[in-house]
Amino acid sequence: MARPREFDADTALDGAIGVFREHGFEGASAEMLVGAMGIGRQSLYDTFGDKWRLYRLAVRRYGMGECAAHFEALRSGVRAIDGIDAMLRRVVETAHQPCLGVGSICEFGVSRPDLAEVHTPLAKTLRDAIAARVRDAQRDGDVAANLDPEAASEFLIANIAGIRVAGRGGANRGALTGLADMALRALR
Amino acid sequence: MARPREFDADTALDGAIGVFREHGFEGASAEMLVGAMGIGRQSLYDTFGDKWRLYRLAVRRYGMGECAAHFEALRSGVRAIDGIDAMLRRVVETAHQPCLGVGSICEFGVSRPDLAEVHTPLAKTLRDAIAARVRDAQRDGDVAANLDPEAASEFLIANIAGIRVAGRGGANRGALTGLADMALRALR
DNA sequence: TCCTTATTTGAATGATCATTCCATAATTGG
DNA sequence: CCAATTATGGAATGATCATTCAAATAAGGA
Repeated sequence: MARPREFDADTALDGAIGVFREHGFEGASAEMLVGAMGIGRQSLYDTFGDKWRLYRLAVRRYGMGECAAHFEALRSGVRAIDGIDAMLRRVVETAHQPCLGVGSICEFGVSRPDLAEVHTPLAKTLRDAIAARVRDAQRDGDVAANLDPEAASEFLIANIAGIRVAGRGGANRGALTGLADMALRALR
Repeated sequence: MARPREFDADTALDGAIGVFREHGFEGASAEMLVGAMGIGRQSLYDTFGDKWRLYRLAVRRYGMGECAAHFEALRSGVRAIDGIDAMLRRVVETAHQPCLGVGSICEFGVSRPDLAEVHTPLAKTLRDAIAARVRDAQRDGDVAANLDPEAASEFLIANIAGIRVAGRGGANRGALTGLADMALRALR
């Protein structure tokens, strides 16, 4: 029939993610995006619409990837507490890179409904998954039984954000490890 | 000799702070700034130089105000732990407003030396003040003696950032209070 | 070969950007 | 009143912005 698509849309999206997490939405220019995505300018607009739509798609893809990584870490340990620990350790190890989730929350808050539509379901699935693992850890006796698993989950997510802000602010690995240690300590 | 200045530079700066904390540096236009600062465009450039210099001045003033508020809260309680508690409660109560400190870290990280020059001393004085109060609380027996006060201080600052990111993301008062409770719990 | 679609690039569009020039008015002290 | 300084706002500057148009090339299947 016709010429097939050459580039992979998700690969191009990964390039956009790299630009947006470093410079935010307002700080990213179409030129930067085209350069990092490895496609022509017109292909960008044909495939992804405008810059704002591209941003939302980037945030969604980034968020799904982050959630998948969190889930895998949560499942990794034999005991649930080890999975929670592994999740925080992974955050520490990647905290030198800016987080697009935290960045988009800081840049826009909940002021854009079509962006909140991207955030909300991701946040909910992550919160539920962590809460479930906290419950497992409570059954194992590794987390205090009197803790509300939902509150503990929100606390862990807030600490993930805190670790990432600290990393973005230049904190070294040791300091970030200390933050993860303290967060786990609150669960005991 | 000549006509005295009519507007107060710090008052005008407060207007700029309001714009920058809501929209960030890149998202703030000169028009928005002029409107919020209540001065003419030319006065803005005469008094504060360019937009980037104005931003750094705004971050510095905001940071000094926040530090002062933290210090006052820290001193407020009879026992040191009550001061730490009060500090976190104040953060919870103000977390519906975006934080310019967190915002500027997320937007620029440590990539701009002249912005880092603003952040670094503020972060250090805050960290030292909180660490000192943690030591007091350890003497009172309200904080575990085996904790490193510096690490505990960094943990509290990271949790302040986490609470503010959560608030920016739409979390309600109850959820934010839960975060503060959990953070304090880690000190026991 | 022809048709269709994909892709790229140059050029143009119109908006908005930060910033400066300039003319004017206002307010002080001498 | 004069001189000096501050403030304001319109107009212009030149850059950059996101986005679109248009033309050219490329790559498949029929």
